[in-house]
Amino acid sequence: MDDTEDQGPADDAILELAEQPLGSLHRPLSQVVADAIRQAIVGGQFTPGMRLVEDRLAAKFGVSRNPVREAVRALAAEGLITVVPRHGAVVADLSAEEVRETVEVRATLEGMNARLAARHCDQAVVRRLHDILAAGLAAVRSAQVGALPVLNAQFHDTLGSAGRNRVLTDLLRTLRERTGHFFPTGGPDHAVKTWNEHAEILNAVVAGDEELASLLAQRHVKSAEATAATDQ
Amino acid sequence: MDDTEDQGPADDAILELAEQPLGSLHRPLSQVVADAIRQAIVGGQFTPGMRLVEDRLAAKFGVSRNPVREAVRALAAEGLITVVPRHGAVVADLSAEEVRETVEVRATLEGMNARLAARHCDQAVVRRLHDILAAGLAAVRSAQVGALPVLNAQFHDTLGSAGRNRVLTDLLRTLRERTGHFFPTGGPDHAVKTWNEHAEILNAVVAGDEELASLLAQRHVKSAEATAATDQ
DNA sequence: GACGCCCATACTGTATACAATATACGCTGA
DNA sequence: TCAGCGTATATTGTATACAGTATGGGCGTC
Repeated sequence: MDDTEDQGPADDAILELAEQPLGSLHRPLSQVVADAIRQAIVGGQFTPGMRLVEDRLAAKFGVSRNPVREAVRALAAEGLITVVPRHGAVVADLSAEEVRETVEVRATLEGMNARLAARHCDQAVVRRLHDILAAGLAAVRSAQVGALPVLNAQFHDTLGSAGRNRVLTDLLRTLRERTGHFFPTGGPDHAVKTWNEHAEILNAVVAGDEELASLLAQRHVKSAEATAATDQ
Repeated sequence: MDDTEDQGPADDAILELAEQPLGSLHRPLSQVVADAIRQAIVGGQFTPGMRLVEDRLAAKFGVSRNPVREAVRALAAEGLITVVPRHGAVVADLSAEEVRETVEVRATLEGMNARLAARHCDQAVVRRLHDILAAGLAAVRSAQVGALPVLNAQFHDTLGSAGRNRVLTDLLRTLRERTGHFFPTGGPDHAVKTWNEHAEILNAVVAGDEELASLLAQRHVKSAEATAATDQ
């Protein structure tokens, strides 16, 4: 009976190790490099328009050009980098119009996702969302602005998973990354607004109110854009 | 006066040649290969689950593995191919659930696009849509099923450009490709339904009725899925 | 001094070579 | 006969080398 499920503690540890396949943790260099570049872009170290020369990146990361090339191409597919044939790659520098279009699509999809989240309302996820929300509101009150970007990302990621549509989740993640580093992190008043909106969205989701959740999520995206635009 | 604009016919021809930059037409091998593989997949020559071995593709296209690798990775980013590290690439073989999720997203975005098209209603584009629609309806009546897939793609592409949101247009194109080859091209009755729906959508767009256009476009996507599902 | 040409340089595109890893087959021993 | 092991083979991952193409600066000419 417990032959398959529950064995001795020692065996358990071994099994646990085996069930987390080590192989899947060994990511190819191209992915490691891609993550590093992605972090550098969203973290603001690589600024829009900056050239990405394969040789230099390869030297910087201590790898050959090939993994770097693959990483650059992958990030280009995500929209974080622009590659011009025979000229090279630069960190994507979107025009105001392109940012607007991206935000427009993102707003629609965030709305859709909130609607799905309200429909498939899951207790465990809701609990996690409440925790993140509480942490966010606490950080806002104590003016711990440093923790806010991480909490914000966590809230949106978790809400994304609540919609139970992986295609949508993936799309939203890349769309968020594409425009994220164009908006400077707003001031404290902006943070208050953001987290109040988060609270309202979560309320609507918990209440199972699809229409309201969708509407609030859409507005949330658009208001963030408007705030950032006026801030600049 | 006519030094810059209108010169003799011979010079005109030269200018015309120069203004269509030849350089931008010279696509890298990786893109050419990617197009070839894409065509093979959507055309049904490469079937879902089929392995894509770099060496063989390289030999088949008469290039080295490098461009093939890039092409495969690019198509993986589009969702047409699945790459498992150290195992290789296969033509994407989506589960019923994944197809459903993709179609769900696509329906929402097609709805959004139709809404935008109704808003930005452009005479020239509307004329082209009418032309394509007429050709489609004619093909349906004369049972020229061979021409329908092309006309269908044209209709959706043109409608996509009518929305004037390139981010959305690009997303929709890849989403269409992702699921397209999973649905067998339906019978004549299905074609009649499809093109009647096209007509209704176009009517709503021309009338500037955003709500109706959006609703009809969403239903169009979902009904196509349902038909294909029952056909199978 | 300004224009155009040519060459040096830098970088990307493509090919080839080698290393690391997965898969399949056959072999041995019970 | 079959399980387990080990090797052979196939394939991907990474590195290096060379070719093709853009870019900028120096030089000569007018």
